Amino acid sequence: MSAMDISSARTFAAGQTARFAPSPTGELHLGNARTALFNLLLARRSGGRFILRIEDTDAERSSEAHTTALMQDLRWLGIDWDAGPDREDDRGPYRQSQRASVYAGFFDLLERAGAVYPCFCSPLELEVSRKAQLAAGRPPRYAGTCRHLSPEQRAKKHQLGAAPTTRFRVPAGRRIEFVDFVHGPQSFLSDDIGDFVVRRTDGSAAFFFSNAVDDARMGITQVLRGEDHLANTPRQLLILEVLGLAAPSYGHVSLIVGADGAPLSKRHGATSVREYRERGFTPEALTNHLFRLGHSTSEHGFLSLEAMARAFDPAHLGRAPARFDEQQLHVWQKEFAHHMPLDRARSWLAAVLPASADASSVNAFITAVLPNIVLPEDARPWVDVVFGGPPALGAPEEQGVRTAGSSFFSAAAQAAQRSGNDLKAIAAAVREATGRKGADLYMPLRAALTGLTHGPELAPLLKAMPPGAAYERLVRFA
RNA sequence: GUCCCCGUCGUCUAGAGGCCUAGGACAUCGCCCUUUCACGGCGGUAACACGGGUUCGAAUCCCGUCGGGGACGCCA
Repeated sequence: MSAMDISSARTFAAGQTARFAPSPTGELHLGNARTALFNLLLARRSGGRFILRIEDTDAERSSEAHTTALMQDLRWLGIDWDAGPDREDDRGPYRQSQRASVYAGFFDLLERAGAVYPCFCSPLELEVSRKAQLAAGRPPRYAGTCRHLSPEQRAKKHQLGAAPTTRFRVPAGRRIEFVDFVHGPQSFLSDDIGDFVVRRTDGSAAFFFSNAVDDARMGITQVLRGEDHLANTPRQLLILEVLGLAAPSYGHVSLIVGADGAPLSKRHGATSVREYRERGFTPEALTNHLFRLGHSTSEHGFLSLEAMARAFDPAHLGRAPARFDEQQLHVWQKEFAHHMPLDRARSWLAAVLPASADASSVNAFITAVLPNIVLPEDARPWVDVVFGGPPALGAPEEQGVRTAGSSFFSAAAQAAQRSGNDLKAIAAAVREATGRKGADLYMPLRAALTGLTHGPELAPLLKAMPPGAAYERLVRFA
């Protein structure tokens, strides 16, 4: 083999293709966001491709608005795709609702192979059958009513106007095995699987079928998805086998649960990416937290998506459900907020920043306040303190100020009149006039200037205030 | 009901029979630093769900119990 052969072979083999395949029936959920992130990282770490496919075969529940929102949320997180609904290539289209012609060919193949049959059972009949089986203590599987219909019987049903679904004929007595790249070797018995629907009465493709066909046709090599799909994987393997399509490598991550171990739901609080965004969490904080949920890494500290891609290891994906702990997310959010570049902080805080203030005092404000806040809301009280009028004092602050006495504040006010909002000059003057130092010196100043006994560093805070603010606030107690 | 997955500090986890008197990170607590808070530094508390095996030796392997979750849809 020549050198050129080797390099071209490597180019061809390099990179796994992963995908995220949401159905646009609601907001981007934290669990799905994590799945999307992991798949992106899976692709990137190997220099491969990441694909977004919209699974909108259920016309009833899917909507264009959700598709748009989904893509926005993904991009907001920094998750972008090499191919997708707005980035088509020859493997597309990337919306299942536009792939009917692709599916038609494979339905033909299934029919010719005798692997499917029309099922005329009504939803009601199926429901009754399921309930009866459950009541009898048996697994609620398709009873096989239409499996052995003769051609004549089928023709008759058709004539009666019944639109059939298409069911996959699950072979008897088979063992279906595969190696899950998260859980290891898996083995299922086909006898435990009932015949399932691959095509609905309206002719649309159902999940097991469309999902498996698309993965194969789009060249997906790794399917990393939620554990809720684990027990369904054998069905997809069966379909792929009849179709003669190569199966991807499957891995199933455990689901994200709430603090109480129950499936994450509304009652646990915010569960969608959008909600966190609206509360002011940054995508960096969210992805860093998600990266470590059900996944372990020896890397500490904040990671960019590029660094995550290098550090991501599917072998370190958890098999046990991971609890979503908002406190941990807060830690990442705080970490990021405290190191945020000024420009970024300006847009992050835009909603709480005063519109009237000039650029330099806004910058001074941000510099002063950023190390003390986690979310934009936390800055709001300080906007009032800095840009509002002289703040009212609470009882303990009032007490501290009174104890310091009026000579303390007349020295302070005079210094402020001379030097402006300069803490150093003010403190020096008071120290000289009263002999106070340390907390005795600074706490009364802090109380008089901010109305509070805690908060961001005083000197920068003072710098952000309008000219004359220090004098105005101090002279009140002189 | 049947099948499947899972159970290590508060949380995320390391752990592939001896390296484990179970490691790390975050949280928490204490001390130091400090004009408050925060940051930072140092130190502490804290876990193998339970019961049986197998083995010289088990968090790791086997069986069972308990607990949680998933699948069994014309949802994905």
